[in-house]
This record gives sequence, structure tokens and C-alpha cells, in this order.
Amino acid sequence: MKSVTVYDIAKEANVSVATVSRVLNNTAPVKASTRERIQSLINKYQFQPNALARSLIKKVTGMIGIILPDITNPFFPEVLAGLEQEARKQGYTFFLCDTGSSNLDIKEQYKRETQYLNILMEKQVDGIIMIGGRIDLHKCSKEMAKEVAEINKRVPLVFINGNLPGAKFHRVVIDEEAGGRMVTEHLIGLGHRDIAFIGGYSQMSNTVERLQGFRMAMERAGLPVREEWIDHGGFSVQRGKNMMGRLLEMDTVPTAVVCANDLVGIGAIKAAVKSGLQVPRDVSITGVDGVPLAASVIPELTTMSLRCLELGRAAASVLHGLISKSGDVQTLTILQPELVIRESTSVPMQKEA
Amino acid sequence: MKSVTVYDIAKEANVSVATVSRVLNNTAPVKASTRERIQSLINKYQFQPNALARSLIKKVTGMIGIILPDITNPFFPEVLAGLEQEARKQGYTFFLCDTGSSNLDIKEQYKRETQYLNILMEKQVDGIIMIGGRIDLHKCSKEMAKEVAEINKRVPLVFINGNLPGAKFHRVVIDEEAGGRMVTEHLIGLGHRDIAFIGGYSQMSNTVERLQGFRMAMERAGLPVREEWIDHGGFSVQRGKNMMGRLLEMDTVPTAVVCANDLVGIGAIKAAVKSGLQVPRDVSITGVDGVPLAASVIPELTTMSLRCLELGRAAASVLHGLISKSGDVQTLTILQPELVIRESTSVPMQKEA
DNA sequence: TTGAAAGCGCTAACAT
DNA sequence: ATGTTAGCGCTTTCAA
Repeated sequence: MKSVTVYDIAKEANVSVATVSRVLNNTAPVKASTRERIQSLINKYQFQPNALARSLIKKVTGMIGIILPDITNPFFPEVLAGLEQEARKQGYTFFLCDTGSSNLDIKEQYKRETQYLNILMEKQVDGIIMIGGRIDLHKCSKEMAKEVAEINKRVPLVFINGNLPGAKFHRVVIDEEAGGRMVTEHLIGLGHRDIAFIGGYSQMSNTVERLQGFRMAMERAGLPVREEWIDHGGFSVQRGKNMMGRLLEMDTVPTAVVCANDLVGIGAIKAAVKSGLQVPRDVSITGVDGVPLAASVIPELTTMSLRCLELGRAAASVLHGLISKSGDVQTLTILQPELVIRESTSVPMQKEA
Repeated sequence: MKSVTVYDIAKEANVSVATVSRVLNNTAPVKASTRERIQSLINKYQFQPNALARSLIKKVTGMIGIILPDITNPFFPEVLAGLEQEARKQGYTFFLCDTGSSNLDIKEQYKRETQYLNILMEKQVDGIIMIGGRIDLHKCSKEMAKEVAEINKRVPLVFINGNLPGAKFHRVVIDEEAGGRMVTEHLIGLGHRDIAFIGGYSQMSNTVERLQGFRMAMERAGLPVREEWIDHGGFSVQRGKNMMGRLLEMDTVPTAVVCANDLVGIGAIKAAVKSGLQVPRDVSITGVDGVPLAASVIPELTTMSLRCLELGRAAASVLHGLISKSGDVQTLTILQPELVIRESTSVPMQKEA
């Protein structure tokens, strides 16, 4: 299984390795006849230069690492697709590091992030993108933040939708608060006054911010926020079902429910339907994320599009800027979410009596 | 930005690089005091050995490449998760190569497969996993097949759910035909006689096989297959909608529809509901894949689970066997799909008249 | 227990 | 236009 090297090619072509390298990289003129001779040998042996050796000397690998919590959550593949689209143009290849939050206790997840961060460093990636995990924590521990800050000094790093204290990171984020606010305003505009907010985790900044937006919209409209209608308990369909179920058992129920993400929104719809309610006739429900899935349910979910693809593309482009030191890279890129009105929201039913 | 190397550590510790390497790899006894001295330097500088240099000499990279057509299709992340779970145990890292079929013409996609195949070879991955793309073709061109066969000679390669002529590849597959058969039998068992099959592509082997299973079940039950009720036109929700819409405009409509995958199934449900039908009361609908999404729609989709996670895990384990030459690797691993009965199927309505 | 030295496969001066 | 040679950062004989 001896693989062929530039030396083999050089010998058979009666040239030096330097010349072979030259035709490989087009880095200096080579006589046409020589070049052809070499090229045909390359084809003959299907020679592929060893990227390890090349990178070792060039100090560039063309690899970027992406660390995310759960590839199974449709939000991430969507972002990933955007990342890929942009990064491929620049010739990068991806290391996918899934810390597998879905079936892990949280500490284990952060440990994996650390592991992957180290592995990526060792593999000499040109840059790293982080999304989810510890950077989504509303209050991240000093040590965990420090680890990342340390990495940030050594290699280009960009966050998607998150942040960490103790250093200025390059970030591409969606305006979460605006998202929470806009979707709530949509509901208020429809005539709703009794609105709940469910889903997410109170220790995560996206949840905090979306809720913040929700409160702001309510306040501006002069509507009271009923704290018993605010429930954090996760981001999955199942959790959404549970939370909505709980809501529906209360003495007074809201006419509209803002869900922290699309999955919860879908769960909420399922719970509502199961309770014999019609959506949106009896209760309006909204999500946040804008994953394709949200358009696949019945009724189609009104949601805030977090513009996943663009998020991914923007992050890739910022990272590329950092890697290629093109000077003009923004530290903070903020994208505005977009309200997508579909079928799960409508005017509230007339209050009886 | 000079990164520290074994030489730096060695010098400061007054030892040779060989000794540093020894403590790094635990490859030979080192005096405790020396080891400590070195270790503390490693910590002090947060030294991380350069994996490129290491791999260059060891000829093992711990990297495996996975080539897939569209990370955005929920089937693939699911498989990927299984792959990760298993491969991580073995210490592998992933190159994700998305050929991005979703927004590409088909030739472009195959070109990307070729590109990625080459890149992966250059990066010296320890192994490659292919899923989707050309290996799903019912009849793949000689040249495209040859390319892959060539790769197969040089590096461990395993296919998930696919095959190619001209060589014996290591494969982990689901029994597609059984899937088509079982889901159809379920419908027949319920009392359906007028059953359609929609979705997929006639040039793809998974579609051909699922349809084959469908026909077999029908035949065994002595039921006629109406060719006008067989429609291939894709794997997406939108396509499912279209195909179902067409079906519903026919003079006679089926009482049950077998869809080639879950996405099409969901589209079919949407089209049916839009036409004022109730699922499953008026028409039963089934999918194939068993992605979580299928349990999120209303009504929840009856489907054949392709056991994505296990598929991924099995593939990873076969690949690991190949890489570590543990001798006992099966060339062909067949998994049986599993019928998951949910809410989208029921006994047919009584024929009027 | 430790060191010296020879590479792994490639690129990049520096010569010619 | 082409060859020589010195590394890139590490592991691994072979000696000591």
C-alpha cells in the first residue's frame, strides 16, 4: 500500500521534486514538455499530494471546525448549510463536532466542547465556529469562558448567536429580543391580550432575550404579563406538548401562546389539538426559528425566521475575513429576524360574556 | 504567533525532544521527576502537539470523511448522529462533506462528490463513508462507479444504503424492499384495496426497491396495481403535496397512499387536508424513514423506521473494523426496517354504493 | 532512562 | 527553467 510521492513522480520523470511541486502548485514556470511529462505521470498513478505534509509547511490547512450541540435539531443543519455554501467557495473543508447534547447531561456536553476545542487546535484548523452550548449560557462560568478566550487568542473564532464574558469575540447574531418583540406585537395586533410564553431555558440567553422582547411588547401595549403563563422547560416537541398541556389546565387560559422555538410551537399545537381545541381558532400559537419543518405542520406555524442560512453564510464570511486577515472584519454582525405569518395565528375568539 | 513545539519544551526542560515525545505518548518509561518537569512546561505553555506532523509520520489521522447529499434533509442528521456516537468512542473526528443536492443540478452534485472524494484522500482520512448521491442510483455510469472503486482500493470505504457496480463494496443497508412490502401489508391488513404509491425517483434504487416491495405485497394479496396511481417526483414535502394533489384530481382515488419517504408523506397529508379530506378517515397515508419529524405532524405519520441511528452506528463500526483490520468485518450488513403505526392510517371508509 | 539522528511528504529559498 | 537543500513538527529506531 505504498502511496506514491513527489519523489516517485520526480524520479520517473527525470526531474527534481521541486519541479514536480511547481507543476502541482503552478508556482513557477515549467517547460511545457516537462510539465506534460509530469502531468501524465500524475494521472498515471492518480497521484494526490499529501495535504498533511503540505499543510505542515504552509501553515494553512483549509480546514475549519464547527462545534454545535445537536445536529439532530433542525436548526443546526440549516445553519450548517449556509456555512457550507459560503465556506466551500473559499475552499474550506469542515470538521463537524457534535457535542451531542440531546442525550447527555449538560456537564458532559461542556466537557466535550472542551475536548473538541483541543482536538481542533491540534489538527491545526484555520478557524473555528461555535454555535450553541456554553456560549448560549446567560451566565457562563469563568473557567469555561476562559478556555474559549484562550482559544480565541490562538486561532480565528466566531460565535453564532451567543457570547461569553471576559473577551471580545467575533460574533454573528440574530436580534433575539426583536424576535420576541415582533412576534408578540403580531399577536397583539391581531387583538390578543392574554398571551403566554413557553419554552426555552431560563439560563440561556436566547430564552432570556426572547422573553425580554415579549415583555417589552406587552408593556408597550399596556398589557399585563401573567407570570404563571411563563414557563421554561426546554426546546423539544415533547417539552412543548407538556408545557402547553399544563397551560391548558389552568383556570384561565391564554388566547395566544408565544413559543420559544418552532419545535415547542409544534408541540404546543399538538397539545392544543389533543385537548380538542382548534388552532388558530381557539388559540393562536407562534414559534421562533423558521425551520422548514415549521411550514410542514398543520396548521403551518407562524414564526420568526432566524434566517439560519444567512447566519451561517455571514459567519463563514466573517471567519474567512479573520483567517485571511482582510482587515475589514466586523466584530459584531447583527441580523434582524423576520416575521413569517402562516396559519397558526388569527384574531382571538370573542370573549364569551 | 509562534506556536510552541516539542523543541521549545525540550530546551526549557533540558531534555531531548525524544523524551518530550515519550511523555506525550507514554511510549517509554521516563523518570518521574523528568516527566513532571516536562508536564508542567506543557501546562504552562498549553502546548498542543501538532497533529499534522504526528499524522505525517504515523500514517494515521483519526479523521474520517462522510459524504452526503443534503444535511438539510432530516434523514441525514439522524444517521450522522449514529455515526458520531459510535465513531467518537473510537476517537475519530469527522469531515462533513455536503454535496448540497438540494439546490443543485444533479451533475453538479456528482462533480462535488468527486471533488470531495479527492480532497478526503489528500487529507489522508482513515476512512470514508458515503450515503446518498451516486450510490443511490439504480444505474450509475461506469465512470462514476469506477472513480469510487478506485478510492475503495486506497482507503477503507463504506456505503450506507447504496451500492455501485464493478466492485464489492462494504455496505450497511436497510432492507428497502421489505420496507415497501411491510408498510403495504399493513394497509392491506387494514382492509385497503385501492392503494397508490407516490414519491421518490425512478432512477434511484431505494425507490425502485420500495416500489418493488409495494408491488409484491399487492400481488400476494391478489390486488391489482393501478399504474396511474404510481407517481415518482421527488422526496420533499412540496413534491409530496403536488403528487397527492394530482392523485386527488383523478376520477377514482385510492383509499390509501404509500409515500416513498416521510417528507412526501407529510406533503400528502397537507394536500389531503387542503382538499377537505380527513386523514386517516378519508385516506390513509404512510411514510418511510421514521424521522422524528414524522411524529410531529398532525396526524402523526405511520411510517417505516429505517433505523437511522443504528444505520449510522453500524456503518461506523464496520468502518472502524476496516481501518483497524480487525479481520471480522462483514461486507454486507442488512438491517430490517420497522413498522411504526401511528395515526395516519386506519381502516378504509365503507365504499359508498 | 535518555539522546542523536533519520525521516514522514512536501514547499521554498537559493543556486545554477 | 530546473536542481539542491533545508526545514515544517513530530515519532522512532539505534546507541549510549
